[in-house]
Amino acid sequence: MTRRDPEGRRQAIIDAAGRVIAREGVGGLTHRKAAAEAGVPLGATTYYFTGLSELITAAFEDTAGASRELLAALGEALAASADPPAELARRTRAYLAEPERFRTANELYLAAAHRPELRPLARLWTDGLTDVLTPYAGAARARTIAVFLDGVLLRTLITGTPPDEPPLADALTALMRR
Amino acid sequence: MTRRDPEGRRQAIIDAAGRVIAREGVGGLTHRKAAAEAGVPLGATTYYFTGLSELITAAFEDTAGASRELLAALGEALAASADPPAELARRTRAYLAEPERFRTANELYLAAAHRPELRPLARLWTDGLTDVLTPYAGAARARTIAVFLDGVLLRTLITGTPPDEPPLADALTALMRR
DNA sequence: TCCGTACTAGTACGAACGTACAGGAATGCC
DNA sequence: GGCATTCCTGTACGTTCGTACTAGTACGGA
Repeated sequence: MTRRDPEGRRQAIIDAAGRVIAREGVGGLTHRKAAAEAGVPLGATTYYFTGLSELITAAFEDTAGASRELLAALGEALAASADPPAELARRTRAYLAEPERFRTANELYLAAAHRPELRPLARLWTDGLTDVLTPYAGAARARTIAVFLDGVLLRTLITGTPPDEPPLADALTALMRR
Repeated sequence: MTRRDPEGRRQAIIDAAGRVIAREGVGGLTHRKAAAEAGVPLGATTYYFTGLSELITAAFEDTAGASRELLAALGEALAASADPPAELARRTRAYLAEPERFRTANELYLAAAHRPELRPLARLWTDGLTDVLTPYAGAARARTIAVFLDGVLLRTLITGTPPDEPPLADALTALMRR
């Protein structure tokens, strides 16, 4: 690690930014905090990222990979399940019950409300989720369910408590029924 | 207005804070911006509000009154309507189509995700909406619909576009059916 | 081996911030 | 009229921030 490793350094800064965002929110991210968290001098963060919003965008892009995997796993699980709404409810709850693991992605998604430059990235999640749900509910209802899950996310962030599974399954069943 | 009017001055600062929040978000609110917007010296904002979070809380409390009126109007409209889900969809869309009018309340509601001290105030809206919906959907489904409407709000803030009414009415009808 | 390029690190600057405070002005009470 | 209280205002302090910049260091191709 003593060798020069620009790529690894850049990634280390992005990872550090993600941890800071998880801890203090997007608004709490600064060049200095990211640098301290990554264990690099302040100059390094401004060298690799022209402005702060570029670092935020990079952190968001970094979560997109994890989101894609999550959606792929969800798609497979739904296909294999005899009761897709219940399976979706189960996985949604599991997702939201691990705040520390997905907090970065959630914070960034929420931040898109204030930062138009993050909107295209937010759409990646939004549209991906809709696509996964379409086979089970049709395109229109799939969009609706994705909106509903946005609400579940927001409510979880506001109350600090993940949703109960039964009402979740009930709602998803109602929305998936054609 | 040349007379001394502490009460009015305090209220003027709160109103100014609301406008700043609507324009730049809760994170963009500072003592100085609120003072400039209200046309009072910086010292005035620190005289009436010990800390910044106290000013934010006051601004949020100020929107609670408007929210109560909105919920009361919604309750009456639903009671008088032959098609409550459609009526709810219509009013939800109308609400979200006026971003400048409700932006302050929405920003503050969203900010509760990061500021635990705002959570009790957020619950006022959440619980009030659930109560209004309970007669038409039962307690459990009313909670679910309130969560769904949170999602509609978040999605509107992220995309910058209010929802279409037909899919909204479709979703609400499905969720209200017992 | 040399040299241009890419990287590193520390520092500096101006701006904005929260907050405190000291002193002046108006008000209400006796 | 005198006085305590409340209200008002301007300024100052210390902190943190984004960003820029300079000088130095490792690397990789000629």
